[in-house]
Amino acid sequence: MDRIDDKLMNDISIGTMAKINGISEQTLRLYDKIKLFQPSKINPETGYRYYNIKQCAQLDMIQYMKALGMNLTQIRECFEEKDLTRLRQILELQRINVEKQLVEAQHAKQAIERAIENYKRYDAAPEENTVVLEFVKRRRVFCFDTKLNCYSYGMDYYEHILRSLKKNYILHNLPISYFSNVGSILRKEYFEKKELWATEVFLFVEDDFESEDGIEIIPEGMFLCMYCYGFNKEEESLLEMIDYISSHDYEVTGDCISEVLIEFPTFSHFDRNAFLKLQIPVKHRIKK
Amino acid sequence: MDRIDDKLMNDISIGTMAKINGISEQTLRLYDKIKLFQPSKINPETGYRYYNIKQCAQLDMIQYMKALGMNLTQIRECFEEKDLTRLRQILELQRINVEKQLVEAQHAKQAIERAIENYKRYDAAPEENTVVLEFVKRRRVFCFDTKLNCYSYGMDYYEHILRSLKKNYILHNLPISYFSNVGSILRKEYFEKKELWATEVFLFVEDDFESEDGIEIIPEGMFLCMYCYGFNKEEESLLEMIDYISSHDYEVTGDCISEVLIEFPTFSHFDRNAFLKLQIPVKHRIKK
DNA sequence: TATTGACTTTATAACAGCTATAAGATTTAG
DNA sequence: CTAAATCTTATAGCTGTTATAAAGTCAATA
Repeated sequence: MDRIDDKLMNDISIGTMAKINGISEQTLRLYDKIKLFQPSKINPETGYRYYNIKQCAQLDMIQYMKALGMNLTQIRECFEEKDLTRLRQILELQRINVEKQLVEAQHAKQAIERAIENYKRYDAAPEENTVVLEFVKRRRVFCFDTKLNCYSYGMDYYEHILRSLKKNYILHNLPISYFSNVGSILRKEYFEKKELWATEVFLFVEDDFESEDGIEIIPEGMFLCMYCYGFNKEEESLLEMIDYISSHDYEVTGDCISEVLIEFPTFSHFDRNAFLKLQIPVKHRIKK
Repeated sequence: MDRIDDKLMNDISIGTMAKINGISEQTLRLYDKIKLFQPSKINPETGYRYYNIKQCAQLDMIQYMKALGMNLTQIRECFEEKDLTRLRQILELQRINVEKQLVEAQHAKQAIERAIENYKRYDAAPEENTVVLEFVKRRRVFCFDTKLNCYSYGMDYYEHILRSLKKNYILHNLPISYFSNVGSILRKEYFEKKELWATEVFLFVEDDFESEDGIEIIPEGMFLCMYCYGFNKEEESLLEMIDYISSHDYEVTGDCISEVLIEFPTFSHFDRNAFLKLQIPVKHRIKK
């Protein structure tokens, strides 16, 4: 109790004021300097700042307004206004801002979890050049036709294809984090003819992403999959899979997709290096 | 097509590189300076930076890692490491960070919506000194006994009570935004004896807030309410309500609470000024 | 060839909201 | 009276850009 009585004496020093409000002394000095919150008196000889216990109300208000996402200038504006209109205006603006931040945070969370998930898949992946049959759930992709064939002209061309995709998703306000998990579609009609012709690239998107065009569903089902390290092995692996399918009596039921599970940042500064998953939806050919 | 062929020439200038990657030139210069991402060659005479199309892979990676919430130093660290361990470490750290940010964003959103809601209630509030009967839904509060009576010693004492509450909620890691919507409890036994004795203050908390102690539920039901402007009128209003209750044949069914709907930041720099809602749960006394 | 105009270079400062440091003055406790 | 704690100002640092200015370079046209 005596501590309270002790503190009840007005003229609170900056250190005490800082302590009882959970704020640093430097911050109080800063607030003084920018005229946001100033001590009730200053000893003119020593320059020492002294606060009054009643000023805590304003400091609470500042901290509260900060928590609503307002910046110090906005807060000062509110104090300078003589009524609540400015505060209420800013609150409405903040509502929109905070909503946006929330969505961003959700995207970041999804992206991180997807990344961690993919690294686990990488750890657990079967050996290269083995074909495995996997059940894969329904996926949703945002598709974009670059009109350029991924499988020609080499990596430089592929870079430019990716640049188109990037420009396109920036247009669509897609969060950049989607960009890690790209892929390309090799349509059934070309794949069956052993023609490596794919002009469409895509990003996996969550169910809550909406767009007027470009959204496509990859239905769930059994996929023949092959994991491969690096784009340079992709064509070779695809041709192997074509052989595998015909020699094992499978029938292709849809488009073949090539998914980038992971891009490696470190291994090479001058080339894209990735861990890919080639996927072909199949069913067993019925024996006659 | 010819634009692509044109760009395919290597030696991409900084402006072009910036454009095709949706980044500013200044940022590219900064990345060069901090050795995060450097041009593939520099003309030693003019100092002009030239990039290679293949470097886009690394820039994509940087933007992706930024989107995961990593800072530039962490990103550089990942590139310097020769394997993926550091990246995966940071991903795990980021998962926790982003989760925290998400929760914060949710709190901020709730707080803003609560604030806007309260201002609307303020607009629509009945006149001062009128008693109205309202149905109020179940609420959840985080309670804290300050051992000091709110209704004695005046506002300075009340400030110190609030300081204890603030210290306490900082201990409990409550988001500061809850602090706007505080209240005090005047227990039924004292209220009925017309004794203004309240030592407990509280914050309204959402259902997802957990704590070992101090959580209390205010059940839904009919409340006699009175709105009042400023703490100085609180006691007077409470006494009026006591009279009202006995003269209108009501029976008090629980604790009386005094809720701060809004604190006004602007009106006075040296006093807490608020819009209060006094609430007493009641039922009609059964006539014998 | 000269002259545009677009592009590049560097250096420097600003932003926001603190945090950290140093060198010196003042207060308080023992 | 001394030592420790607390206070003062001034300055710089943090992060990730963005903006500015003054000067040099490049490519295309007149």
